[in-house]
Order: sequence, then structure tokens, then C-alpha cells
Amino acid sequence: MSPSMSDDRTARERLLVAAVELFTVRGYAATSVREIVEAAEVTKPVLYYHFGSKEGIYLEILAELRRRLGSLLADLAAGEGGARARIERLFLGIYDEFEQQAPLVRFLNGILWGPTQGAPPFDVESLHRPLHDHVQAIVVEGIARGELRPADPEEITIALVALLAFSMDLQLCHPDWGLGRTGLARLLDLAFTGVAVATPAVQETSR
Amino acid sequence: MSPSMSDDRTARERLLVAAVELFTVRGYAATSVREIVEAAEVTKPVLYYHFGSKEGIYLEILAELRRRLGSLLADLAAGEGGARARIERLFLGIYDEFEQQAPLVRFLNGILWGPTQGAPPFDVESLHRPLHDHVQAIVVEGIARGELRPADPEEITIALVALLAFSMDLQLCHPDWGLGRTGLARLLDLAFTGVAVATPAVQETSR
DNA sequence: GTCTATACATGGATAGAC
DNA sequence: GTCTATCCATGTATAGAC
Repeated sequence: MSPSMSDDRTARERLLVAAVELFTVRGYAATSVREIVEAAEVTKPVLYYHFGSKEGIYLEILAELRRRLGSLLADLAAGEGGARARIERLFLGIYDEFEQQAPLVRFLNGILWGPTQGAPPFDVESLHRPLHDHVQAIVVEGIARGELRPADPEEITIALVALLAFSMDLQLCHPDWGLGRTGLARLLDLAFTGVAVATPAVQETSR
Repeated sequence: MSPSMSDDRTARERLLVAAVELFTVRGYAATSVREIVEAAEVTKPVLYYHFGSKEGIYLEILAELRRRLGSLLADLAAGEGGARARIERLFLGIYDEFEQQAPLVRFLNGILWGPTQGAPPFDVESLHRPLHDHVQAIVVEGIARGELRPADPEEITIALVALLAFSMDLQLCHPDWGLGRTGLARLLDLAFTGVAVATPAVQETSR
């Protein structure tokens, strides 16, 4: 991807980094091409040469993000253990990567939950879906093995992913409230163990 | 608030409704004053007469939202019962209101999680905080009464609010995935009961 | 309170030289 | 591949009549 890796950060890379930062903080529509090129210390035609348009650089950022997320999931999918251990390892691995790639995650977050802003459409479900399916597979297996309560796998999956998503969102938007990596681990403990005391584990939720 | 309630929707109200819709879908920066006034079927000077500026109508929307949220919480705070029952009643009440006020919630969601977009700053924590504090008070009481596991109240609160937030977000952004009101109720059941089976309720999570 | 018409700034994008 | 200079559409806001 990088031309030769011999020089300093190329103009193209600087443009991508600057665009992620600005699109994230100010939004797609509120970010002008002038601001991007100034932050990257190049001139306007350089951006148009490499990406063709403002939409072009936006879509290129998303394409790179999709590549990274795919390889991350592939890496974390390996490993053995019980359902609980595998989900904790998966989630904490995602959280670790999230902490290192905070700007990109913040960027994606704005696209997932924020308004359109005139940005070109992008199939965000194609990013969400692999994680959801992977977790649900683990849950189904965990139920079959008797490790997890025999409730609707879809709901358990959503509840677990909710904790991951919310802990990352909280960390991003309210760093002072954020619980960090260990906080996520404790949230997962709560989810698996339950909040209420003295639960007769036999009794079914029965819908 | 409404001047006399005798005529059809006043120009001012039509402007507010149109602005919420457009700010939500397209974003603050990507929405032009021209689009707002056309949707409200008035002309530009009408908007500037009532709200002074584009920022003015944006802030007025938020002011009205804050009023509504305050009175909703005040209404739902009443009532007795155990911690679990009170939290379920509170959350389902919020969810009901959310379903009726979907456009406003969507609007707020974009502000909470989305980029700045050049919109004037607004203290979103002042909206978040009352709900969080109210839930935490119930949790603390529940722990004291022995109804809830003696874990960190802050973490339990966040875990519970995460389920409420995520179920609303999911309903808004992926209506096909959304679980609806009954889905939220079942998520809460899972949270209180726990996902894992055969939990020795005595054993403490020990940090 | 509401209109028509317009001032003035900024934005995305390109031409053409090097 | 990168620059200077510029075109043209769109955006916010206002002046002034009714």
C-alpha cells in the first residue's frame, strides 16, 4: 500500500490522517477541503490528484477501516476455551485495538450513530455483522454445552455486544466516566453472573 | 407555550419540527436555512425573526428537549416497589416516551455520539446526568436492602443504562434488528438474572 | 410578521504552468 | 505530483417594502 516505505509520511498518508481527524471532530459536511489540505500541509490539487474528490477520500478511509477490522476479527477468532472465556478474550482484544485506533473508531462511531451530513452512503452493517455473527456462534455453542442459560441466543448476543459498544462509546465521549479495559471486564463479569442475588439457576425465564 | 392554541400549527412550530427533522437526518452543517424554511413552508426572514439565526433555532430545540426530559423523569420517579421493579418501570416508561418522540431522540442521539458539525456547544451531560443519578440511587438502595449483588453501584448502573441506551440506539439505527419494548424487558431480565448458569450466589466477584 | 431582492463569505473543484 | 490563480455554486444573513 505504501509506495516504498523509505521516506517520511507521504502526502497521501498525511491527507488520510488529517481527514479522519477533521471528519471525526467537525463532521463531514462541516469540514472543508481547505482545512484538510492545510492540516496535511499540502495544497488542494494534491488531494484531488490522489482521491478525486472530498467523497473519494472519505470512502478511502472507510475502505481501509474495513480491511483492518476484517483482519482483527480473523486474528481474534482463534483460540480455545469456554464460551465465557472466548467472549472475554474477543471483547478485550477488540477493546485493546480500539484504544490504539481511537481516532478511526471515533470516526466510525460518528457514521454509525450520527446524521448523514451529505456524506456518501456506506453499508455500515457490513462492518457490524461479522462481529455479531461471531459472538452469536460462541453463544449458541455455549448454550449447547450447558455453559450458558438457555435463553434466546440473539438476545444474549445483543446484551453482550451492548456492553462492549457502550463501554467504548462512554470512553470516547465521556473519558472521565469511562471505565477502561478493566471496567469492561467487570461489566462482562456482571453480565455473566447477573445483578440480582440468590437466583435459582434452574428456573427458566420462560419468555 | 403555544400562543393561543386556536389556529393551525403556527409558523414557529412548523419551523421547529422541520429543523429537528433536517438536523437529524442531514446534520447541522449539511442543513441549509433554505431547506428548513421550505419544509416549514415559510420564507427565510420568518426564521430569522423568530430565532435570530441558525444557531438560535438549534439551541431552542435543545432547550425544549431539556424541559420535556425533566418533566418525564419527574413523572416516572414516583412509585414504590423493589429495585428491580422500579428500574424496569423507569426504563420501560422512558422507552415508551422514546417511541412517541422518536424524532427528538434521534436528534439528541446525533448530538451525543456524532461530530460537532460546527453546531453551537451544548452541555449534554446535563441531560444524561439526572437519569444516571436516579438509577444509581435505586441501585444503592437495592444493594442496601439485599436485593442486588453487592458490587460497585456505579458499574451496575452503567451496565443497566447501557442496555437501555443500546436498545434505543438499535431500534433507531437498525429498526430491522430492534427488539422493541418487550425486547428491552427481556434484556433487563437477562441482566438481573445473569447469562451464565448455576451461579453460586454467595461467592463474591472480589473486585 | 411576512414578503422580495440582494449583499457578502465560503465552499468544492479545475485550468494550466512547472 | 505539486503549485498559483480562479471559476462558479451555495450558504448565511439582511435591507427595505408591505
